Amino acid sequence: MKKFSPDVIARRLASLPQPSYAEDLPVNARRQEIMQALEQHQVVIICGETGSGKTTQIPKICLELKRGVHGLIGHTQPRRIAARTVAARIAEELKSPLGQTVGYKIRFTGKISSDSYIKLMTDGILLAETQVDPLLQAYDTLIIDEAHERSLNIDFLLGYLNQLLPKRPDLKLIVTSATIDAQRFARHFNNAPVIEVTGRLFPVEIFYRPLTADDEDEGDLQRAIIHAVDELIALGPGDILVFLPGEREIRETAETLRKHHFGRLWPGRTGVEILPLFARLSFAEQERVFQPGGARRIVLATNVAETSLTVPGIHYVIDTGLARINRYSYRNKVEQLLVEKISRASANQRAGRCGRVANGICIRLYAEQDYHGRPEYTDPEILRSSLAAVILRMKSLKIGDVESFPFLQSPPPRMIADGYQLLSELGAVDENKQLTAVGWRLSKFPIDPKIARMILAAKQENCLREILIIAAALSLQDPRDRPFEHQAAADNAHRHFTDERSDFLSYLKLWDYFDDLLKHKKSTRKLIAHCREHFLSYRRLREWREIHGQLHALIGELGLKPNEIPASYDEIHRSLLSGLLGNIGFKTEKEGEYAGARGIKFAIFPASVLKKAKAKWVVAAELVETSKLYARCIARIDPAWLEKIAGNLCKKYYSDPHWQKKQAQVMAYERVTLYGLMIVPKRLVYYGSIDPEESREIFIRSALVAGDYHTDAPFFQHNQALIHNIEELEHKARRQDVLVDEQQIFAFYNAIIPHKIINGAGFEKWRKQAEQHNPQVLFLQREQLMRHGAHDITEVQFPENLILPDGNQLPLAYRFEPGHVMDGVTVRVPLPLLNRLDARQLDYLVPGLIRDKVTWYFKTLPKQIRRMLVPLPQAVTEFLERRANTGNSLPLENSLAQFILRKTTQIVPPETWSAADMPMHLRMNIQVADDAGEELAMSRDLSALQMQLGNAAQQDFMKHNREHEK
DNA sequence: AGGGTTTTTT
Repeated sequence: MKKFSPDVIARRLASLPQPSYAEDLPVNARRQEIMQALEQHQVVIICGETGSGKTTQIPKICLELKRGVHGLIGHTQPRRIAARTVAARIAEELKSPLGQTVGYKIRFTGKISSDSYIKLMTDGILLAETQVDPLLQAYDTLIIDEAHERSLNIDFLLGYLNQLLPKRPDLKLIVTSATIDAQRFARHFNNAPVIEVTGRLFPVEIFYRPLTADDEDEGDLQRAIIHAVDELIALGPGDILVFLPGEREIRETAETLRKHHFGRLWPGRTGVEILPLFARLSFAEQERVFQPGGARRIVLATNVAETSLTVPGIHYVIDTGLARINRYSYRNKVEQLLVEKISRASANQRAGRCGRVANGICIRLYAEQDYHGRPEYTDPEILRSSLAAVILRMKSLKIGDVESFPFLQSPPPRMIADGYQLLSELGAVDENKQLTAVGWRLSKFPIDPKIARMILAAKQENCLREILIIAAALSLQDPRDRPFEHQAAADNAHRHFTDERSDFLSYLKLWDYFDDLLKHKKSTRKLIAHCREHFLSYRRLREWREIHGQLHALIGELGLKPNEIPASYDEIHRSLLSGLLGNIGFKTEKEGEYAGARGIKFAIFPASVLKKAKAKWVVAAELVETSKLYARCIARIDPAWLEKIAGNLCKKYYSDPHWQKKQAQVMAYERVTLYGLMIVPKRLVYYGSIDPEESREIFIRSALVAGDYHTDAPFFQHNQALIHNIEELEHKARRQDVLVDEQQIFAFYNAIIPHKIINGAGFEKWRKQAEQHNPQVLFLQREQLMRHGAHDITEVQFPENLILPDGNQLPLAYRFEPGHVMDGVTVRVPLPLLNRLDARQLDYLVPGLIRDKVTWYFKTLPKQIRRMLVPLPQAVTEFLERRANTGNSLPLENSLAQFILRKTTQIVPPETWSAADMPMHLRMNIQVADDAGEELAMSRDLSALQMQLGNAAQQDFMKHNREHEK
């Protein structure tokens, strides 16, 4: 921004307006003092109650000091309407058409010329101008009005100006404030002088009428209001303003009052008019408050009437002492809108509302003690807000750290940290808290960064047209009206715009509807009437289009164009999610409850189309805690979208890493969560890239050590055969200490195979190279695998085959696994040969096991016989030797009985030994197989098998013979 | 089965 050139300054000086003053305004009594202070100080604080005339007179005083020549006198107001009306008033007092000497600028509109000296604007506009004019060179004087309201904009501006003033010694600053919190502002600006201006308020008498302490419920409040109204009506005529926390209380009170009989107390009048007043009310309904009729009026208002709107002609105030206050909970990342006790400053402001026309009376529905126990001031907005937007703006203005920024009151570090966290989740700042490319672009948008983020995402998803409409809608109050006398009718009218999947899409339908209305409109009057009939706010619809137009222009500057092909549901909602990831929810078991980010639980707002839909996954435009934590403006989403959109915000957990032979890779199950919500429960993934070290170990253990691997590599066949061979020995010997443990085999491979090998493919590649140098590099040696020699395990002791008397050989299998059906020795016999088996031969098992078997027989003898055989091992040897020498065609038990009789003269009764008591592995297991090698039956009882399968065996045997004959 | 204040922005 360029300063004025010398000739322009000269011209401005020459035509400087000469203000005149209405001397009855209190502020003008202090004119000289103010002028003197302004000449001597860079900053002056002026405080005075409403009615002092400071807002309109101070700019004129500045003109008299020849301010406004080198730059404009910038004068800010918290609200747009105020900026415009104040501009009009000052213009009138200076006898200049609006836009000439005095101009104004608010969002979307303004009226100002190069000849203007005074510029009224909202504080938001001045703040926005810092982006293009960081030194605010356009101004030589600034008036920050209503600073006591302590909005986010005001606090930010005052911090910014604190930094700016040393760089602009020529700039004068006036801060005005209503209440006596002036000292805080003075301290903030290096002990600037404070000039107090008396207000022109009439005295207000305060009565305290606390609710009865034993029963502080809703009904009690209603009763108290009625009593207060009765009390005031009895005092004399005059309108009453009742401050209530919200719309619901207003409605209840309105009903209570309508049912109440005022007539007796107040005869001869036309009655009582009850007027609700809150910001969401339609324009027409609000208008009623400003057009007094004949009846006595009771206005039931929220906080709008405390600062934003001045209800005329109020003589009495009833103050419930309550308000809904917006607070951001950084812990849950949601806004709270809970009913709180108002501060003393707020209570005084409310009381002051009845001292504007005459002496007033204010009844407080709480105790005086309660009043004195309350905090002096309402917490400024900056201590109650999410700081993401503030931080983003500060970063884009490059004005240093948030932590050291000269705020009037600095937000606590955890709130600042939370702001950074949200920005980081939006991708606006990096790990060094510096703005990213995305952050820079977000800062260009005059909307919430979350909403701006959707617009950036919409470019990728090709749905800018739709998202611009939705983003604009989310940046203002819902254009749909729902007056409480006509709720059902309004809902009915709005049903026309619903989409059963998503509340966001209603905005698109409503947009098209209004667009159509505009195209076919006959007159604005008719259009407004049509909107009212259909429960739509014409003003908000227009505002919507204005914001949309602004966003549209902005994306044009960024070189983006809206899509011409309509976007899909998925594209639109994926874009929305980019800004709203923290607002996702998953339906819980509990009726109507959703689990949200970071363990929060929320309910769907009743007006949503998804209220009853039981959608599994949803996203909400906002989460606000009122009577419950409610999600408003909801859509169904597909959780499969989330992972890609959330990127690094997702947390991944792995379980059960395992070898997969077919792919020759280690795989694991992946679980993905976002803010603690499980978005992918169980997914099979390649584990090699996730934990290469563990994967390598699993590969070696499973594929190479355990042999679960498919390869024709000679080393593998060799090593497997070797291990198998030694395992066989263990089965035969019925002991497990022959093969070295797996850890040693693992250690062997681990030492040879390079670190980077983590799967089959990598291994084979390496192996082929390694084997060129040494073909046997991976060969295990027998000695490496055996813990001891196992010399007693010979072919004679544990033969591979059972040789039948006719020369047939039947394979034997050994197993050491007590309890297993095949524990011990198993002979495998083809069905045709089953009848050839002789129990007497099977009794003797194999040489390596017969000693154990005979020992068992001896040990289970009755005591008096057993005693005579001691020492048993010697007796066993003797029996086995004798049998080997003589041969024996008797069954084993008979042979034993004979041996015992001879040796001890004792007769062993036939029932002494029961096969059922014998350890299984001491009886030969017989497995019968059919032609195809499939098992037909298995048992240790030969006679039972032969009984069961004997006939079949016989036939099979005959058939075989016949076939041989052919 | 059930409802929320207010304001502002290149």
